[in-house]
Amino acid sequence: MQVRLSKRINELLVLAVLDRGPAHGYQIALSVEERTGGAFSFQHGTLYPILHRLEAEDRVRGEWGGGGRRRKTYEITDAGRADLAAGAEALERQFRVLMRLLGGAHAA
Amino acid sequence: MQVRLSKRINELLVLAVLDRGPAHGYQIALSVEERTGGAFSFQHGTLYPILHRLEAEDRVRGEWGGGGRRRKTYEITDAGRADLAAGAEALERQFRVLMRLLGGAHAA
DNA sequence: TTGCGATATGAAGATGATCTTTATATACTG
DNA sequence: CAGTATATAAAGATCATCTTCATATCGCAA
Repeated sequence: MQVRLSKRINELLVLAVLDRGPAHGYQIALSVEERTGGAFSFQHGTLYPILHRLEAEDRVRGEWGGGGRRRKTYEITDAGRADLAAGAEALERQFRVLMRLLGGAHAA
Repeated sequence: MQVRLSKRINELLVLAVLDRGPAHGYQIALSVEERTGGAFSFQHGTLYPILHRLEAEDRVRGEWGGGGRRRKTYEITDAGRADLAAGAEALERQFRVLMRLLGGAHAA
């Protein structure tokens, strides 16, 4: 399936949350779970590597926040926003194709 | 993401093809690629294990076909059809939730 | 004031799905 | 008869995700 769909979806979920405003990892995980009614969620062993990958590729920018507690706040970059827009559109197209095949089964 | 989305999608693609009529592995692969315009495809190292799993779980039934050429023809079972219907619906729901979050980014 | 649960991040190891490669064998075409 | 397409499958490699372990702060309750 060429692009590893789940990986791509996970990246887009993170970018979409950050598109509404900066957040740190733990908040992102809670936000995704909340806003999808539990349909999507992250284990922390999944989330942090994604965040690091996005940061290494300049799709998000991370900064260690002040305050006693060790926390890193992430912000989406312009490149990240572009990727989110393109990715969401591509994903929607791909899913329409998929649902046509799956749904077509009982329609035809 | 609890259920391994790609795995689930791959299974449903196979079941959807077989819901239109019996076919053997190679045909299924070609059919999926054709009917999705290349958006989804199977390497044979991916497809055959899926077929074996579906067969082991009685969601498809396989039969070694006559004729010189060694080929196995698969047919969807009632359980497979039920799984396809339920799976397609669940997947569509999940994707609506996903697209609301992703698309909502530029709508809100 | 001590212990517990929630917040917060990350590395290491295990699991498992997918991909690549290799192996086998037949059918068809030139 | 050689080469290519059809056809299946096992074995090994790769990689994403999950689980577990490790660390550390904060707030609350006993």
